Amino acid sequence: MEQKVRVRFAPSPTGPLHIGGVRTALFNYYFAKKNNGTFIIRLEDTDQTRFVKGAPEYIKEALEWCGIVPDESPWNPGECGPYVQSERKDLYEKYALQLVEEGKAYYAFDTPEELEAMRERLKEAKVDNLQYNAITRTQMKNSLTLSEQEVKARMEAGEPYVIRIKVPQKEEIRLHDIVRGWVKVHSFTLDDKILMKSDGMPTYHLANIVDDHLMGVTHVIRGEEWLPSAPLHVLLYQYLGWEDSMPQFAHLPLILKPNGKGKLSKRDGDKLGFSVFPIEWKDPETGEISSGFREDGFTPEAFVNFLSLLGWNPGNEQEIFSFDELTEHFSLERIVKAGTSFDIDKARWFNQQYLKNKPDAVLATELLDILSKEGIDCSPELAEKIAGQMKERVTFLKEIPKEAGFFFATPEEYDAKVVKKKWTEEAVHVFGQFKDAVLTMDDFTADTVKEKLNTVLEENGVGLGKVMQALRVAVTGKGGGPDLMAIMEILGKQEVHDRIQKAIEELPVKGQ
RNA sequence: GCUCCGUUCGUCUAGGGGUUAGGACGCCAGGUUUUCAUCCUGGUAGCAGGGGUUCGAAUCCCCUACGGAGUACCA
Repeated sequence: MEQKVRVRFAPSPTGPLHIGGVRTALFNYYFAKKNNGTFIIRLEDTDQTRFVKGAPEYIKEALEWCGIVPDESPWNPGECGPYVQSERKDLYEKYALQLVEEGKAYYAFDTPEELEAMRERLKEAKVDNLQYNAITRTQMKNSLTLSEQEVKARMEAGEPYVIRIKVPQKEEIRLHDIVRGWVKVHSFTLDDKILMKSDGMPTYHLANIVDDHLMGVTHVIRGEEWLPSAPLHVLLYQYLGWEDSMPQFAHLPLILKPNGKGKLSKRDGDKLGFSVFPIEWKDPETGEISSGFREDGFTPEAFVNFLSLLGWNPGNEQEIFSFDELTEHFSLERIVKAGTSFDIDKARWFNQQYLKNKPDAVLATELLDILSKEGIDCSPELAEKIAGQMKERVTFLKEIPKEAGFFFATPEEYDAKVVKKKWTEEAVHVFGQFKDAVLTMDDFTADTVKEKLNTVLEENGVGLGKVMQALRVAVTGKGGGPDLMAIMEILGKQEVHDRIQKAIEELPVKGQ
C-alpha cells in the first residue's frame, strides 16, 4: 500500500527549541522532502500553564533560519487545521468519551493527595510499579469502583475528574520501530494514563494520537524520550480502531552533554561554554538571555550540516553536505541507535569549512553588517578584500574586527614579544628607507611593494627573513596574520608610510 | 526500585562471521609559508567484561557491568 508520506514536528511552546528539537525537525523534514511528502508543524500546547510567550514565534524563526519551510503549519494552515492543539480542544473529548463508552477508559475522581498516598502505600509494600493499573484502580475512586449514580452525582456536583485509559492487565504490546526493531512491553508495566485532564484538556498521549490520525501522519519521527510511552500510544490506536492506519515509528537517539552524561537540556546552555539553542532567546519573564548558534556566528548551513550528522550518517565518508544533499541522502534506516555527545569543536570545524568555501563577495555582505554593529566604517570593496584575506584564518566572521582591526585603524599596541626580539637597529634603518621609497611608487600592489622591499633590503645587504616580522608588527601591531604584502596593498602607500613612521618613533630598539 | 533503550579511538562514526578494524574532529610531530592560520605528510588512540555458537566473532546468542531514557492532571 503506497501512501503519501506525511510527517509532523510537534513542539510544545514552553520555551525556546533546543538543538535536539531542531534535529528532530530536520530529520522529519528531510524524510518528507526525500519522499515527496508533506511536512507539518503542530503546536502542542495542551498544558496551558506552561505556555511561554514568544515561544511559537521563536520556533518559527529558528526553523526558518535552518531552512525549514513547513508545508502545513499554524502560519500556513493546510486542510487539517487548526494546527494548534488548544484550538482543537473540542475534538479530543469525543474520542475520550467514546473510549469510556466502550469500556476502554473510565472516569477517576482521585485527588492529587490520594494519588500520592497510593504511591506511598505501594512503596511501603515494596511493590515494583507505583502505578494506577489493573490492580490499584480497584482501590481508587473511579467509575469502575463507584456506582453509576455516585459517578453521576459527583460530576453534577462539579467535582473535578479525569478520564484514564483502562490498560489491559495481561497483554503483550509489540511495536516496530524503524530504528530499533521490535520492542515488546507487557501491559502490566504501563499505567492507566490520564487521557483528559480535569481542566477539560487532553494530555499529550490522547491529543497526539488523535491529531496524528486526523492529520494523516504516516511516520512519527521523534526523540527517544518517547519510546517508553510508545506502547501506550499503540494501545490507544488499537482502542480507537485505527490500528490499520497507525503510523510507523522512528525514535531518534538523544543528544547528550559533551561528557556523555545525561540528555542535553535547555539549562545546559552557556553553562557548558556553548549554546544549546539555534538562535538567541530572551526569557520574557526574567529577561535572561540565552545565546544561540546564530548569534555565536555560525552559518545556518554549517549548523544544519553538523546537527544532521549527529545520530545519522550517509554510510560513506562525505561530511560536508548542502541542505539539498542532506535531503537527497537521508534515510531513517541509517539513523544510529546510541546516544550522541555534543562536540562543539566539530561544530566549529564545520563553520570554518563553510567560511573558507564561500565567495568573498558573499562574505563581504555579512562582514559589513558585523562591522557596522561594531561602529566600523568600511566600503564594500574593502570588506570583500578583507574577507578574502581572513576567511581561512578565522572560524567565525565576527572574529574579524578583533583579529584584523589593523585594516581599519593604526595599531595602538604592538606585539611585545616580537618587538623585543625583532625590532633591531638594522630593521629600523632599512624601514626608514623603505617607507620613503614607498611614497614614490606609482603602482602600489602586493607584487610591486615586495619588489621594492627586496630592492631596499639588497642595497643594505639584509635578508628578508630578518626583518619581515618586525615590518609586520610595525604595520599591523601583530605577530601573525595574512600575507603582509597583501595587507600593505589594501592599506595603501600613505598609510603604510605613516604606520612605519609611527613605529619607528615609538618602538624601543633592541639592545638600546 | 521497576520498565524500556543502548555500548567500536577522548568525541562523531564506518564496518552486520574471515578487514593490518576505515574515515572525521581534537591532540602530537614533520613539511610548506615572511609570521599565525590554511594546506600537505605522518603519528596517537577503540571493538565494556565474561561465557557460549562457529574452523573462525567487533559482527550471532546469553549473562554481567556501565550509561541513558521513562516512571506527572509536562510534553
